[in-house]
Amino acid sequence: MLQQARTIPTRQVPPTAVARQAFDSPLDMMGTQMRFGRNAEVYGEDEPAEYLYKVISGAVRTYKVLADGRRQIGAFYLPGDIFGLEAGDDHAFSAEAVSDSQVLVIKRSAAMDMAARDSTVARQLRTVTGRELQRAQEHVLLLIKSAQERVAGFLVEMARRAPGASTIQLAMSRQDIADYLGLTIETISRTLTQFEKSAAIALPSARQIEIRNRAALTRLNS
Amino acid sequence: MLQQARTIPTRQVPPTAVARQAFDSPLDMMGTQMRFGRNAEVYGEDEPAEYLYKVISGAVRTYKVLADGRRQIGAFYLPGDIFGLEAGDDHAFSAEAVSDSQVLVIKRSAAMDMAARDSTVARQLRTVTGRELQRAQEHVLLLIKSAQERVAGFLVEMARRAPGASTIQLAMSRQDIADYLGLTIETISRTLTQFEKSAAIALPSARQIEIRNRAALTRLNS
DNA sequence: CGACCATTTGATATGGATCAAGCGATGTGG
DNA sequence: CCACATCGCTTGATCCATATCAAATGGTCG
Repeated sequence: MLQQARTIPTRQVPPTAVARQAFDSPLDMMGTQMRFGRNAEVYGEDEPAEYLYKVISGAVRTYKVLADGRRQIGAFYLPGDIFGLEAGDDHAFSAEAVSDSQVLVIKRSAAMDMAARDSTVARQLRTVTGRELQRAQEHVLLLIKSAQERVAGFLVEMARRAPGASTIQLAMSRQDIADYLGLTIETISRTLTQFEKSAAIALPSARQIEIRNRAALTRLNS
Repeated sequence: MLQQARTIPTRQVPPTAVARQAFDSPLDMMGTQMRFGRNAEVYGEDEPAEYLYKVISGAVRTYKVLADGRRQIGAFYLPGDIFGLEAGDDHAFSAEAVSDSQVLVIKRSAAMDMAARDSTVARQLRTVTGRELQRAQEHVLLLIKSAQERVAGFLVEMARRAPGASTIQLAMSRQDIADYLGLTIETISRTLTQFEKSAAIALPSARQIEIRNRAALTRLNS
């Protein structure tokens, strides 16, 4: 499952129509918008964490590849999410665009400077790290569960994070989901068809999932 | 009485000095020392996170119990470790003493106030949260691996965190380890005997594990 | 239309769970 | 000081959920 050759990210001067709703913090004013093609690398593991990133459109995954080639996805970031803020000086994971994405790139040092002066920004950065921690802890809880529970949990999480619509638009492949949940694509696929047969979801197409019985999914997600 | 078994005269220090070495931060001056008996609750999930805690002696586990009774241990905290610092206002996990433990209890609001005035303390608190995040991320990576790899990873982690000695003194039971690694006690036990047979470790007693071939364990921990 | 890739579906294998029993250390009451 | 209960751990036999191997199907783009 080799990644396709990395495309060179094209730096763009802030274009005309920017997703205005994404600019909701003083931090955002310091960012430069960049475009990353599908599977393009945003940063690599062990690179110095010089920037933070905010997804404007598209989706980004962070991941690690273990010695034997297994890939573990740490998280998916959707529009509005901030990522790349690390505990140490270097990135612990690599980051790639799941699909074509617009990303706001903010210099870390500048963000830190601003945080030192503006306690609102400082609080925001703490909140981001805190959410990241919560996310990782919930991920741990997911990974000890059965395949059904993991997939149900994933769907519920995606439904919660996606804009209101009852049909989830998945940016990521079955392989991405499998690598996030510690399962195989076959198990993901089988579990989804099973949910479909039990009428908990509908699958108009592979990347569209309609939640028909959220209670059933939440119950599974014990 | 646990530690009484092994006596290394040159390394022995009076109890007062042992306690003192844990007081290495301005934060510690604000703490009150408390004793928790084996299995005593330090705090419960969903309680307001009014305090932070620092282990002086003994060991503490944080955990969640899922709806169906499964217990997931989030982390073990050993002497010197700080825990109970949460992202939100409430504790996400419960905390219990694994064995009789001395714990320094520090008022959260006081710690925050001090952080606002002393940037060293602020940095220290950020570092603690950051380490917590790293730990959770590593925990995720552990949970997708095979039983052998998880157990090996656990042993290597414990060896790293424990004071120099080549023999690890485990404060926790097989059930604790199982609930940390998402395995059963039987699998923990079988895997340890397997490691013993392959001469990677020695098991003088159930709670003492001597690492005989760290390279072999690290290799497993791919 | 044809090639390619992602996804689904089917058949079989296997690692770890479960069920069950034995064992050794520790503590307790007689 | 011994007999016995208890508890944590180990070991054995069997089962089952998910992985693995394999092939068919479907969707997308030249």
